[in-house]
Amino acid sequence: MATTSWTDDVFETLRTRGSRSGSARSAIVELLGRQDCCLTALQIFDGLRAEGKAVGIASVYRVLESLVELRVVQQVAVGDGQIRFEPAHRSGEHHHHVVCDGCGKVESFEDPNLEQALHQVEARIGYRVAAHEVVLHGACAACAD
Amino acid sequence: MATTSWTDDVFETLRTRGSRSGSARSAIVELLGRQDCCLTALQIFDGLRAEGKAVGIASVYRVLESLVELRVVQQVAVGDGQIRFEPAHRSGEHHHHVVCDGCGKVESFEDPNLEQALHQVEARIGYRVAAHEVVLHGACAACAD
DNA sequence: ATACGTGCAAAGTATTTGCAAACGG
DNA sequence: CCGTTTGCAAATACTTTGCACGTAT
Repeated sequence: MATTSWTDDVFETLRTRGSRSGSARSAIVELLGRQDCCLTALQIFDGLRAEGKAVGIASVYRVLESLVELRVVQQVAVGDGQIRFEPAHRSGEHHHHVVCDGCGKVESFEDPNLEQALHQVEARIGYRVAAHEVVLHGACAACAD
Repeated sequence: MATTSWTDDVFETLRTRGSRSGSARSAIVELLGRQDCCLTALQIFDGLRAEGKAVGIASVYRVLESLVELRVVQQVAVGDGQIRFEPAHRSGEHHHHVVCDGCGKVESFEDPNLEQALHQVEARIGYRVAAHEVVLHGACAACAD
């Protein structure tokens, strides 16, 4: 299906917008494109270090901020005081998160039925809703006694 | 319906658990009991100051942590990097949050249909789900142009 | 050449921890 | 009295900002 990857989409969007291509941003976009779930800014920073790309932490935050503004990256708050980031795919394709309060693991899930219920809510409250986010908290199979 | 208020419930729970009653915790529980929506730790701190109860910020965090552990207070993350807290009522009574990305306002809403969809999801994923949280992001009536 | 992008370091904000004094039972 | 609770201050964690330099166009 994906004739164009998220990564390519983002580079295209940036080019269209007239942004210059910098090394920090390229590295971050490429790393994010390889992820299937959300990462904290520090995880991204460490991940880049691990592959030898020593970008500054400030650049990580600045790049993420700009990508959020372009709506190609979505912020996720799971309640541990850190903000996480993940690719926002153009299609309605969309997932939510379940957090293990025991080990801190974050996983994702999808549910069309839930999406539908969310859309109904969004239609009736007096907000122009731009995004939504569902977080389940509990114990994963390993942490549940 | 509420023959006992949340505040009383909490004091009762604390007593049962053998906790001593301290001034900081009492003040925090009472303030929370008067709220209808979530507050940050700092908002609670300032609120207490405003009414002349000068508790230490450390106590605010420690008390909130213990109340979360007792499951009488629920944490809410709306994505601005701060953790919010609100009373967790025994009954299934339960609300979710909508955040205005323009002015930062946080409001609450309820939707039985959404709750049902959530329960269905919770039943099918391999987690023992203890809590769930839905956050909508968008522009409120005032901030939407 | 000239902005934009980046990295470093410093500042800012939120939260946690160590410890001694205050206090309830 | 004894141990929990509290407040202060210091420490930590995460994020933002200021500024000078590098670099793509």
